[in-house]
Amino acid sequence: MNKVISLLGPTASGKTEFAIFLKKNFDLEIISIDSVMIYKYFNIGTAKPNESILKKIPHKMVNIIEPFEKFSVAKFYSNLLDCINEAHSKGKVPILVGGSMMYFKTFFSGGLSDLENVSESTKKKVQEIFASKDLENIYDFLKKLDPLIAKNIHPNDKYRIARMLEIYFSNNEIPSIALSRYSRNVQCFNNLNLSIIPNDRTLLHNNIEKRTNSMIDMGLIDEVLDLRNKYPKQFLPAMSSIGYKQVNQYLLNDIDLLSMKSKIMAATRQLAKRQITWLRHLDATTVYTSIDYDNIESRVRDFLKS
RNA sequence: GGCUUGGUAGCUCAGUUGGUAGAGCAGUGGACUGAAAAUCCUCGUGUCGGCAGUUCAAUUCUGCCCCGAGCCA
Repeated sequence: MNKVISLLGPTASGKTEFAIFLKKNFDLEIISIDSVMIYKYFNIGTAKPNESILKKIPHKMVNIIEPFEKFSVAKFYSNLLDCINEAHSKGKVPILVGGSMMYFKTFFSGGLSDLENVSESTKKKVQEIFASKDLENIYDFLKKLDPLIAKNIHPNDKYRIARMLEIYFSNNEIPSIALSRYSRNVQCFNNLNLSIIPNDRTLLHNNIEKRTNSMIDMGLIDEVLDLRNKYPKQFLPAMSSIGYKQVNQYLLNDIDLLSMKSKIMAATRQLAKRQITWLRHLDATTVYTSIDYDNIESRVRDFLKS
C-alpha cells in the first residue's frame, strides 16, 4: 500500500477536470503539482477549481501559502512527501495532478541535492555582483571557478549563473561538488505515471484561447486589482506568472486590452510547449495523446486492484 | 474623378544607389536542482500586390491595372 498515481499534462489539457472525475470513482486524494495554485487568492488566472469544488473535493497543496511568501522546489518536495504519507495513512491513494514539470521531476528522482539554504545576505551579495559587473565577467569567473558546471550553463542565462554563485557562497564549495551531495530518500513508491501529450497543437491552442477569454470574463483583471490593493508594495512572486504579469502591464497602461489578451495567450502557448518538451523527455510515464476517459480510467482501476 | 501615400515572412515593419532580402513578435525544436507559469538556447525561400516595358539582370527604374489609407473635389 504505497501506491502513487501521477497525472501530468500541459496547461489547458483538462487534467484538473479529469482528476475530479477519477476522484469520484475511486478512493483517491488529489494532490496538486502546481507552482502557482499553492498561492492563496491567485484563483482565476491559475484556473484553480472554485471554492465550492475545493470544499467538496479537497486538493492538497492548493492555497497553502500567502501571496507574499516565497516558495521553492525544496519546500514543495517536503510538503509533497507529507501529503503522500498522510494520504497513505488514511488508506487513500494519492493522485498527483499538475503541470509544474520540475516539481514532478524532483519527485520522480527522489529529491534534490543536500544544500544549505541561501541567506538573504548572500542573495544580496550576489545581486550586488550582478549590479556592478558585466554578465560576461561573472560568467568567466564561474567558468574558472567551476568549469564543469559552467559547461552546462549558457553565458546568457543570468538566472542560473546567479544561482550557482549563491550555491558557492552558501556552501563554501564549488557548485558541482555541492550539487553532487545527496541525502536522498530512495523513491520507494509504487508509481503509475500518466502523461498527456496532445497530438493536435491547434486544438490545444484553441482551448487556450477559449480559456483565456473566459478568465477575463470571470474577472481576472479585478482579481489582480484586488491583489494590488491588498499588497500594495510587496513583491508577490506569482505576479510574474502568466496572466498576472500581462494584466499588470495593462493596468500600468503599458499595453492595451487587446494586446494584453494576445500576450496572455501567446505566453500560455509557450508554457504548454515547454511542458510538452518536459513530457517528451521524462521517462517512465505512459503517454496519452489526449484525455481518454475510458482508457485512463481502466488503467487506474487495474493499478488500484493490483 | 484628381492628388498624396502604402502593398516585402502568419503579424508589424526595415532594406536593396538594379545582382532575387532581414529584424522584432508569433510559431518550432531544445536546455533546465531551492522564484520554474521563471530563465535561457536553436531554427527565417518569402510568386518582395498583378501584368507588361527598359536591361545581361528588376522586388528595386518606367507604364498600366488591382487593393488599402489620407486629402481635395
